[in-house]
Amino acid sequence: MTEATVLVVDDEPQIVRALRINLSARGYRVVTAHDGTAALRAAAETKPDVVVLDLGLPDLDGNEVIAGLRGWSTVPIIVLSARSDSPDKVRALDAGADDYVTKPFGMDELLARLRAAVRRSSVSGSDGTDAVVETGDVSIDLVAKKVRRDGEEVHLTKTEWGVLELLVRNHGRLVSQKQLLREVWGPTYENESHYLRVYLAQLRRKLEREPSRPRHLITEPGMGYRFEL
Amino acid sequence: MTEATVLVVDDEPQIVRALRINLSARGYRVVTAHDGTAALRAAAETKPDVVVLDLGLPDLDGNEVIAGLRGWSTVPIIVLSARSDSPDKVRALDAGADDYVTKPFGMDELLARLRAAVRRSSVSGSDGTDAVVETGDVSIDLVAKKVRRDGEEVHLTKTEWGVLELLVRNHGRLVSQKQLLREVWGPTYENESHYLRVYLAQLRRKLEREPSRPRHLITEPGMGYRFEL
DNA sequence: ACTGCTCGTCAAGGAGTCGTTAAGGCTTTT
DNA sequence: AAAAGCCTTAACGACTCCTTGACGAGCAGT
Repeated sequence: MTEATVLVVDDEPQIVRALRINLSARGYRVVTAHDGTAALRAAAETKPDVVVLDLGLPDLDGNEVIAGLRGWSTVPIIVLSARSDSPDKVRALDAGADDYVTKPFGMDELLARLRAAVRRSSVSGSDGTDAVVETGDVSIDLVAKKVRRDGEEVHLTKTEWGVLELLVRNHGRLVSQKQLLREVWGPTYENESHYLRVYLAQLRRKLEREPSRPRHLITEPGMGYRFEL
Repeated sequence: MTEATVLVVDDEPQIVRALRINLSARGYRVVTAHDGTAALRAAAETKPDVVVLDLGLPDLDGNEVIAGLRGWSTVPIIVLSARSDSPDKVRALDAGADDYVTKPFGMDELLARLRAAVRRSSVSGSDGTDAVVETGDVSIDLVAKKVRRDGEEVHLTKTEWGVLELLVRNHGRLVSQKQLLREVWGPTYENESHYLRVYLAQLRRKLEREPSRPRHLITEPGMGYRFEL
């Protein structure tokens, strides 16, 4: 991240001025707007990395501005407000705001929250979970809940599928016995590790070429199991 | 997102209880920890979607817990604290926290901030690859529980992994023998320092280029061990 | 140089965990 | 009502890994 752009939306000039000074001193590029419509326009034009938004705007309600932004952008929004009421905070946060700071605020705190917001959004991520997982000889469709081995469809029972699904959704990762038992059988079965042995054996018999020397459904003794592609 | 998991870290039972009740009533899965070390372990095991963390913990400073989590995870962290000082907030947020709520807090507000945090992370969230600790020749994936040396996967046993994990989570810092024994083997093994010699030797044989002249798994005579990057 | 301590290394035994199979009994389907 | 399918449970052999003891090296103090 080179230089983050902050869009400041407030109708009180002295607040805008204070923020502009402090933010540019910290190396942020600062864009300002005095009302809601101008804010939405400015956001579309400048694509800010974070928005600081006062709720008390002359033309639009603050939550409308949030909704207007959220319609097309996931930019972090930090709400400023004179009102510290809980209902107000809840509404703003549920409308899509990321943080809520009550006026009067400490500049240090606002800057820290700003840093936190920018840091978060700069961690980009693509969706890692694919609908269908392939391993060369086995294919698992997580949505249709169908499993094929060498092209032929394999029938799995509910429990078998529960185990396999959890392992495949975490393929490559180790899944602890406790987690498997908790998620598939329920919290009261956390110690019934015997079930896992039975069901892993069944899954291996159905999916592995050599069930006695599994390539996908791997046991990590004492810890859990993992699905390898 | 089907059912979000929340890790609640607080040493005050009534707060943990209140949160557990309110959160599970809203359909969250709730996992709790009453101190920092338990929190770090629980986070590794259950991979929560969001962490609610009290700063006043008995064993570790809250910011250390944040740092310990941020070493390998990008899970949203909401900090709870009795102190409303600005410096405290700034420190926590800069350490990697995502939000800061002052006690006493309104449950509505906390829930709203929680929703905001989960919403955010489910958008930018899991990119499939985990945070990995790298040293040039060794790479350690703390989530998948996988270790590679020069690209080749190395198999570790449960106990070997327990020792390595604790050292890597505190990389750069000295970990005392007692702490290692307590966390990996249990409180009654605090004086069985022999185990450490055996297991450190095994780990070095598996991970170090020259096991007799280790570069990562360093012995601090009379005190403990340290993992150097 | 000798003694006492801590650390590193190796190997063997034994405890605990895992894989496998099959049968009983419950639920659901036909 | 019968049949099929599935979960649970038990038993046993096989295997992995934890534990344990013995021995040598390095180091500090006497």
